[in-house]
Amino acid sequence: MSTIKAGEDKMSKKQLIMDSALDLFAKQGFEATSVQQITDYCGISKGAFYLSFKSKDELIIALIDHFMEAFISDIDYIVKTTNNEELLYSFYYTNLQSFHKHSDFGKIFIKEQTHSLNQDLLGRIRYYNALMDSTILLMVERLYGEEITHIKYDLMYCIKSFVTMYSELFLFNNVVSLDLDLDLLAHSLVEKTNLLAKHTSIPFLTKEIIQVVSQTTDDKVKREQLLELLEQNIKEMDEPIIKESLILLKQQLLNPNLSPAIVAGLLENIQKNPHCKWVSYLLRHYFQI
Amino acid sequence: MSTIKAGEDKMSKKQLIMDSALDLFAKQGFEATSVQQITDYCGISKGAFYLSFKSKDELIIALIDHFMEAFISDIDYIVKTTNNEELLYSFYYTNLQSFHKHSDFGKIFIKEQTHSLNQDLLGRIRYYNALMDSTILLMVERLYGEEITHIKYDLMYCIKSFVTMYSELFLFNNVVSLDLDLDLLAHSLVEKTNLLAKHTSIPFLTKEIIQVVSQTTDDKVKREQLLELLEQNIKEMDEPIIKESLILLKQQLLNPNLSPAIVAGLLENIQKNPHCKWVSYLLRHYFQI
DNA sequence: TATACTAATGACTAACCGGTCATTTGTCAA
DNA sequence: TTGACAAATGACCGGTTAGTCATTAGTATA
Repeated sequence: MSTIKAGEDKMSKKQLIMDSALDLFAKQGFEATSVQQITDYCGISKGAFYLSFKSKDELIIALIDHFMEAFISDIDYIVKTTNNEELLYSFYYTNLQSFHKHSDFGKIFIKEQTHSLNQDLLGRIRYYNALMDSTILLMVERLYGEEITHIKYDLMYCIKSFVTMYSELFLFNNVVSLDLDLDLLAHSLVEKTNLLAKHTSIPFLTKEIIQVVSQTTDDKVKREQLLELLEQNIKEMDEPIIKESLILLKQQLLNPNLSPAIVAGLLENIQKNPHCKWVSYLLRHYFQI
Repeated sequence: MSTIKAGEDKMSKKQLIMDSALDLFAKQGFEATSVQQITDYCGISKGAFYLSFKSKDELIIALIDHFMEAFISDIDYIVKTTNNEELLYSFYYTNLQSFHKHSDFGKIFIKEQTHSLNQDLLGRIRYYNALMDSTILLMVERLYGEEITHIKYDLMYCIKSFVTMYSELFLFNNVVSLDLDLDLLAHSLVEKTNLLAKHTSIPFLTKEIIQVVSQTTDDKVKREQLLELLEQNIKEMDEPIIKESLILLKQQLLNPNLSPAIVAGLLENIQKNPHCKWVSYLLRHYFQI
């Protein structure tokens, strides 16, 4: 089957380009890295690059999507499934671990956050940030309940600050040389967060301010988009159990008749597969779980 | 005096360029702004630009120096002169106020922090960051004394995080539209900081990590450089009292025979003048006050 | 007015950029 | 071996950049 093989080749070439670009963007920044540099780096021609990506912008958006989808669905899954005693620690540890493991991407994401001029890309970054915000907010509400309602936005922002700033610490200063103890760091951030949650009395951030910042990109996941994504995942999936789970979830989307427990179980099944994390996250949101 | 007038003209032209560049860099970023754009913006020719600055890089370094010198000497003065009850509030309020007032510069500084490739510029930014770190550390030690020694680096980093993240909030999202209450924000950050200082028990940051990060740019201010800077300030100063204070301080540098109280008073005199803040800061450090 | 000198100009250079496309190379089935 | 088709190439295009420099404009003195 030449078409499939061609498809595979193209896929791996796309991956090759993305890997090289990740390296170079992290070192030099997106704008400072030329397409020529990328193609030299992975030993292909400039023309070949444009067979895989329509533009340089499409490449970085693909990178952002690739990592943020995995990142956010992981964190969201943790927030929604971990018991309260371990939740905060798991949240911090996973976050720090992700940034540490994918430090090249972390550098790119943080850099483009403040620097990018590309409106498409900026919108995408804001979108993922907003998703992360709402996940953290959900966690805060679960952890501390009603009595911290008046300071929940400040708490959310402090949590975000902690993750961002301590990540920057080891992203932009090769603290990698010192072996850093992420377990200890997570514990110390848990302590700080609990302190702030229990004793803070002066709120600053209001719903209004957060709304201005988050821009409320009202993005109800459209059923059609979800179906399309499911279809694609089904096509590319080899493992039979996960494939069947995906098919059943697709049917549930078209004609809801499965019990909540079954749907939850099917989502559990697919969550484990790296290629299904994102669709799992979107389905959780669609089914309001 | 044609030479002096020429000098003045050049100065004001330099200032004109810096003002225009500040605007454009904040909006578009340093690399995305061309020299042509800057010169068009302030109605001069491209050649004229290179009469004032040797390169585009020299321009942004001049901007960073200009603002960071004022910024750091202000904060350092506050930390060294304010009584403990008001200190933390003053620190936060002044910091936030500075970022708010000079939001254009704030944007540039934060952007270049993570993005810049220019090694000179990056070194300069790290240098000012290290100065700020040591000032915050001094404040922490003054405020909370010996008993927080084990967590002082974490506390310093949290304070820095608070300032940075809450400043970014109103720098990059035009929260200016909502009238933001910096007094309230400062109070809320004071509360958070005190909470962390009094109850944190798990340290993460160690002296070693901070040293790696700060790169310990061992920058004993050289007496000759200080004399040169003093000389320059004396030449440009009009106000007689400040001018005399500068002259006396210069003599003290060459031949120390004034009492500490007199030196302190002279430093008070010059601190008030915007053009002497930096030399005042450097002298305080040189005299170990 | 003539002279001398500095300030200011903008056309120009050399380099680099993202993106295109006519051409070549490689790989199949017939 | 041939023919057909897709994959890959890199010279090339139009555009932008930082920085230069021969030339001109402006001004103060003699």
